[in-house]
Amino acid sequence: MKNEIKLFEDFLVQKELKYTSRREIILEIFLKTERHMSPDELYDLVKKKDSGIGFATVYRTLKLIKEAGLGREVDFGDGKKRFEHCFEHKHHDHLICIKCGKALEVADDRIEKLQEALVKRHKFNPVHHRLEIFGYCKDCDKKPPRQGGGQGG
Amino acid sequence: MKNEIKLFEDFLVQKELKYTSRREIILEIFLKTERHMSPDELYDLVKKKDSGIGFATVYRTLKLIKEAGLGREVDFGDGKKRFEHCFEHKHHDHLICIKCGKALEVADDRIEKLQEALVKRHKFNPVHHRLEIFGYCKDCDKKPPRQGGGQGG
DNA sequence: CTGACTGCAAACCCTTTGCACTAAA
DNA sequence: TTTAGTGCAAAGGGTTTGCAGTCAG
Repeated sequence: MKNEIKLFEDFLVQKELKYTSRREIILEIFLKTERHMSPDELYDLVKKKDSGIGFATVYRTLKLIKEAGLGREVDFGDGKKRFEHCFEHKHHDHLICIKCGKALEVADDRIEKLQEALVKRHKFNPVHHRLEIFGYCKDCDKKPPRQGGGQGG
Repeated sequence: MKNEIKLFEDFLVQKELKYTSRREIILEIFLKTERHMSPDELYDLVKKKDSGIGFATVYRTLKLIKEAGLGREVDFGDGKKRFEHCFEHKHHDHLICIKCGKALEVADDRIEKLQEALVKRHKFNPVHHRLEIFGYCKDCDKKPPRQGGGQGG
């Protein structure tokens, strides 16, 4: 993790920005938390270490972290931004439980390969992609909510 | 399309709701427009037919359309809701151009199959999923913006 | 008639921004 | 000292909701 922190510092220096203690706290907590966090969740965690930090700083720092390539934005369809760090994580897809909200990270090389072929067929130049599968995780699947037998697809 | 309109009417009747002319106008325009529309785009189109329709009605009707299974929500990461209709459309993925914003619909059975296997391996019970690939479409790829050679991964 | 539908505008939620003060370099 | 960083609160942008009038059944 030291590595990532150094990387962030270099990133800031290069952009003639400053490496402050608040940015460090936010980055550290962001990196060490293995969860897909919304800004307010990160804010709550960060407040425990430095109660003076404001919401705006969390947002602004998250933006910098993203620019530095240490985090990426994910979207779980709940109307908020969510972020995951790229520290010790390669590209992966998500299985998102619509009951408990947890997101499992999964990877499948064969799917990636087929995606590459797919974009090639369409002469599309990909920059990034995301695959998200929504449903019930194995814990929640034991008792899925049933109302009218609703069936999606 | 007549079929879908009938389906919507039945859906409303079954829920003891009313089939109104405004709902009909909104549904018709939604179905006949082959684009991924945000509520405000649909609102603009709908206003041309019935200038008295309000924003709220568009939102509320879109929600009903979704419930009726005639539309689904998609997310192109631009901070707004977007909808596509399910009329004469099977499941598909999206290639979204980050320059011009157009979304190409694509389908690949082998990817779908691998996804099924993937969730099975994780004992995950899928309800729906989405695959979105962001990048440059073949028209925009001729002159992609280059700044610092940014590389996502 | 009854109860759902509607437009309007205000409320909401999350995110961003302007300002005056603070802290890196 | 110089310039960026910061908290606060207000502003923004998109979406939802409460209300009183309207309309379908």
